[in-house]
Amino acid sequence: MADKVQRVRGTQDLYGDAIARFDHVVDTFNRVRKLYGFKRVDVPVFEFTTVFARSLGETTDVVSKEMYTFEDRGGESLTLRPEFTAGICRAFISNGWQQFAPMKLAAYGPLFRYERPQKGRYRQFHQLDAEIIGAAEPAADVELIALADHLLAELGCKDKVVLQLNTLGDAATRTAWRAALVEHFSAHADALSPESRERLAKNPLRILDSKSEADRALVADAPGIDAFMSAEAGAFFEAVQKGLQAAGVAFERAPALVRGFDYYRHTAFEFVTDHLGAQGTVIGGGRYDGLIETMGGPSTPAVGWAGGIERLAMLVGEPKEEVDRVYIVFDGEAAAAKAEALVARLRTDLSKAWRSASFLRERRCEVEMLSRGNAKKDFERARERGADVIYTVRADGSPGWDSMLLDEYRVHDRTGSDPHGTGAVVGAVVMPWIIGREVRLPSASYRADYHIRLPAQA
RNA sequence: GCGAUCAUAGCUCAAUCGGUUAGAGCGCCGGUUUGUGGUACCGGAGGUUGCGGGUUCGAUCCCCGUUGAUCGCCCCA
Repeated sequence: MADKVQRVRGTQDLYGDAIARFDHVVDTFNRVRKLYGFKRVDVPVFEFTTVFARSLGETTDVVSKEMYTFEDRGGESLTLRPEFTAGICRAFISNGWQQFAPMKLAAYGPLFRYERPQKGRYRQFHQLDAEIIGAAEPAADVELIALADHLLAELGCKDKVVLQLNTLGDAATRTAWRAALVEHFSAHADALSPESRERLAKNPLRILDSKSEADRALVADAPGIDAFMSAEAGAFFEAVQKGLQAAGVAFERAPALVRGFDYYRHTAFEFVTDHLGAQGTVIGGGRYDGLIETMGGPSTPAVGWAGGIERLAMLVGEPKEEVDRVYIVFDGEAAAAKAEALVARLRTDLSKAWRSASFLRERRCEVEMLSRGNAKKDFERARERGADVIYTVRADGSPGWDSMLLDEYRVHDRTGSDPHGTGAVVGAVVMPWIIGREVRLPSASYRADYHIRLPAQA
């Protein structure tokens, strides 16, 4: 078994379209979080086990059976991070970051949970993470949620997702409500589904969003949180809702929404979708005012959320490619050196053009050379790989690359007068930048604004 | 941790009721034709049918086990 050449269960090898979508999500996150002033933070992939065990709650599933925990050679118990918040809070405490509070932080990277894999669920998965640490006011919750909402809008998947919002009240509210729920469900324990009987002991709030038919009726007349809500907690939640309305963030109240980790207080929210099978939550988070103090730090209020990159990537579909591809095909040894020189020249010219021409910034251009020896095959390959323009370099006998003959093919240009349609020769070019002529940069659209003047050779 | 379905070439899939040498497309390699066409032709390599055991004259096919994948429960992003 040890010599099996195979992936560990629940991990992924990302390539091509899959990684393109992944990157698109991360790039969009980075772009949007800057708009809100969230600074990047990066924390270790593993921590002392206690960092997660104490913060998440000993009885949560993640801690009790899903952590990748191991002993290092020094005998320390370490754990691969199953979430971001605990590690970031630990960093906050370790480095005395309270001097910078309030902090708006953004992170992303791999997380690890030993779970049975299924659609949108992996053992090594990736999250985006946003936290506001050291801000007690409801405006922080609003800003944080607005960031998530904005991200989803930029990713173009807002129509597939709804924001569910709830409050868990402050510590006193939550404790009283929880006690009432335990009392209510205990009285009807025999009518409860087996899963919910489990939950009664471990996490009674969870019974509220049970999918079991048997539990529905009991859940329906379970006590609601509002009866236990303290005046402060009620006002806080009210302010959050008002703020979201003002910010134009649509949401719906979800009284049964309860988050998995013990540290949540007040605001709890999830962006959910029905496009992902059993994994409905795309972004989830809430306020965790007591956590940092519990972990041994200064009393510090905080809110945060995490979003599953894989799940978001599955929602966004194909990111449109803004790539122009130039392929250089050549025939024979004599043309090889010329082709090399042409590739190098095009790449440097393009990188200069990129810096100065702002209208090009949104696009990319790739220049590649094909040299498999069979010009015919190379030509076909270039087309298959999505070439927009193909130059063939002719071996004309002259030694200098600055006098080489090129045939230019524009793969997508159907409007040309060429009788053969696209893919045929559009024009033979003799090092146009030498004589100062304008050369069109390859572009799928061929608008005039993509014409640039390549600098003459020095 | 529990349940269901599945596993055949690099990829996507065939293979009759359990029956002869397990096929096709794509991809890969080589070649032909054309200084180059949105789609040509010829040939080649590539298989322990996931793995192990059983039933049978004979197993890709039936049974058991195992590993993995997918989907669901649980939980979560």
